[in-house]
Amino acid sequence: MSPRTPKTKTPRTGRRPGNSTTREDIRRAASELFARRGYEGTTMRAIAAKAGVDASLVVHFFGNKVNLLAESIDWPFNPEVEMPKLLEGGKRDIGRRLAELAIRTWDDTGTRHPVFTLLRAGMNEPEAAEMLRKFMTERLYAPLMQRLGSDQPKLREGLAVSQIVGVGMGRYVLKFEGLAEAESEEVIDWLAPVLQRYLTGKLG
Amino acid sequence: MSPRTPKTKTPRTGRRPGNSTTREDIRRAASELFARRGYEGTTMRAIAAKAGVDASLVVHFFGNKVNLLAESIDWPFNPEVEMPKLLEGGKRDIGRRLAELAIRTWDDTGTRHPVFTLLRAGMNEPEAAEMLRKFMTERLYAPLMQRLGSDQPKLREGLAVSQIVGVGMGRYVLKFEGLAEAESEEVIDWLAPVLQRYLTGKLG
DNA sequence: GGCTAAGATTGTACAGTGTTTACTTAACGG
DNA sequence: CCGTTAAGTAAACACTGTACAATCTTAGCC
Repeated sequence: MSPRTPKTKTPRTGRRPGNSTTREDIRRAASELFARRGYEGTTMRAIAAKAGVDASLVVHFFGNKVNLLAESIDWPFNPEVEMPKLLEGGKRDIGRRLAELAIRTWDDTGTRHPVFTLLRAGMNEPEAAEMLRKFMTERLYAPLMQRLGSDQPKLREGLAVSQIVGVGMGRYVLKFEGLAEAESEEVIDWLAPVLQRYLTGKLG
Repeated sequence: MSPRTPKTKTPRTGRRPGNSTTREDIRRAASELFARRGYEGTTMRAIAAKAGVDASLVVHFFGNKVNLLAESIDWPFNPEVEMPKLLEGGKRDIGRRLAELAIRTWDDTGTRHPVFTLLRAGMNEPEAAEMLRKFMTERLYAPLMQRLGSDQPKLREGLAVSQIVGVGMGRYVLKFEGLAEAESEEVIDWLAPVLQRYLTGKLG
């Protein structure tokens, strides 16, 4: 019975035997916490604790917090699957179908949370804003706009996305009474013609 | 020559002689810093330093950081002056004049910054979101909607403000290419009919 | 005048935060 | 078997917002 066992299994420090899945464990822990508590509300130490490791290890693997966010976001829908569906019914009702997709995305917490996490973070960390912008423009709207073939596609895209982001903010962050309490269908009815105009309509 | 002068002027601690303008000094320092560096980017200690006082004094006067924000925001325009002007030309062009006011507000850093500060803070601090909502709905849009006399005023108001907030985000936070690089006039031309529809138009 | 309550001001300390550095241990390629 | 690299921890750093106590001034009252 030595005072401290001189050579025992699982020493508190140093590398662990066997293949390590730790990096992925951390990513998953971060993904959950970011979605549930937001960017500022999630601490590195909380992520580390949830993954059962030391906080420094998180830095060791991911460099810093924004980067971890970047690597741990899982997008709430697959653009390659969702966007073609928008165009199935032709251009005429594209506004309505986009409005439906947008409101459905905002109204479901499972899909709302990750997007809001990025939106929140993006207000303070330009990298996060850049990530969101890239995902939205390159993966979501670029193919859509290309198929629509309207003039000034970038401006039209920007206007449409702005309206969608704005509604999310108004309904769930600022909580404007009329918007927060309205039925989804009603909001969709109002958004549809506006988005249609932005995407395919003429000015004036 | 005593080791420390036993009773000298301006002792390091305790109340200062004369009337104190410190509270206002702190408020002004906070106002500037919040506008320039945003909510998270501004520390209590920085505010205290700029006002030339100890950090605890800030707490003593304002309780906590969000409260200081609340008391130090100076709104970039006077609603009682600005809103009546919107209605001078009658309902027919209200959309365009609102679009002009909105874009003018976003494009000028002096007026953009304070609003953005609240928007930023509001994403994490519900009190800040509440403040912004209250100012916008009660002081800005309620009188406007009342004069317009449309049905569903709250919903219409929410939709209009959403679009305006969304454009601000798209142009200055997310920086969508088409929106960030477009001329003000062009954006106004697109927004005008949409806002007009939200405020006075019929559904469908 | 003196006394006392309230207000103004600082210093110190606490429990956090993200991140850095130093150290230990295991795996891998020669 | 040796050197390098990767995985892992512990401790510390430079911050943050805020609570608390001590000190000093002013104002009001007797």
